Amino acid sequence: MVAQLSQSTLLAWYAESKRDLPWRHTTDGWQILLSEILLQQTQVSRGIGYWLKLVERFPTPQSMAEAEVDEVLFLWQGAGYYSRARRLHALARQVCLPSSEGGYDGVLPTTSAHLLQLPGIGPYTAAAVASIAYGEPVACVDGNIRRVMARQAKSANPSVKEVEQWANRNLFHSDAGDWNQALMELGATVCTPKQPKCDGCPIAPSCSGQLDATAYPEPKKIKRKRLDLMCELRYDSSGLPFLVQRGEDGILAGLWGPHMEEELDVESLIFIGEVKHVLSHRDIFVQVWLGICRQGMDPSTVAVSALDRKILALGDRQGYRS
DNA sequence: GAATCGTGGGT
DNA sequence: TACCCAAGATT
Repeated sequence: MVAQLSQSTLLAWYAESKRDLPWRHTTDGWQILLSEILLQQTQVSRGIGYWLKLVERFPTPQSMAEAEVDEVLFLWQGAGYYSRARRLHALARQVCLPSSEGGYDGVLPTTSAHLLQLPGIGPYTAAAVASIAYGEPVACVDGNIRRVMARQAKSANPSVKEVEQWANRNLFHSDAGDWNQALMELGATVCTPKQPKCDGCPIAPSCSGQLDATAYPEPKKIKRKRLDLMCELRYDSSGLPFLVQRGEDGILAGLWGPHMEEELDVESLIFIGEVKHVLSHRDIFVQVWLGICRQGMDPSTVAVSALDRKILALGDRQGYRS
């Protein structure tokens, strides 16, 4: 028989051991929301630099609402999952509408129920922001907490509902923000997917799964599909590449890059190599064909994806440019 | 429930 | 053409 999860032990551990992250120095709801959007499926270590840039340029919802979405994408380039940036911009614009038009007069709503209605805000982010920034006693569920729960309860494949029930049952109501962060911090630094540090875990006494912790939760295997594309990399006489902006749907939406599609007429083009790029569920192979154009543009002035950076680097590296 | 949507670091 | 993973949202 295992003990009941000790809230005080975990909270004390968190107070002592939490990482010094920049967004932990603010109580501003908008800035905390920025961090939570950035951290969706993104490791903390990679989110920090983006957060610092975003907060400096967009310290308030108004500052982002007044900007173009392209500028948000520009600061977001390299962070991935670019729909986050476009929805964040839409969120800022909606928040800044007058309340008579369904907005919030420029002030972020403070309840999870209202936050949930905004673009790009799902169950996790609504609960995280509401609890951390506004103290609402609501449990959030992320991958860390799911893993902690799976091990505590020795459950191989807990459903979202089961994790939510566990999180709500164990919620520390009088400081839900710290409680939620403590669980996530534990999952990120102690109850890790591989080589968990059970010896130093503050809630090991209530854990049913520590003898074979890595068996919980059961890893889900992803099979990536292969996608073959052709790209025409055209340079003008001054060495600038021709770039187009992708549409609102599909891969790398809203970002700029050389024209690319599955089939291309390569008449008068020269094959210079293949670029591989891996997305979460797709292996992309791009044949790159060289050509000329009348007027290119400077890639450093627009949002360019990592895939397109590889393609542009291939052109540069092979000395075809300029 | 399952598929879609990025990226780079760790192993 | 290595594989796993990360403070998820949307359809």
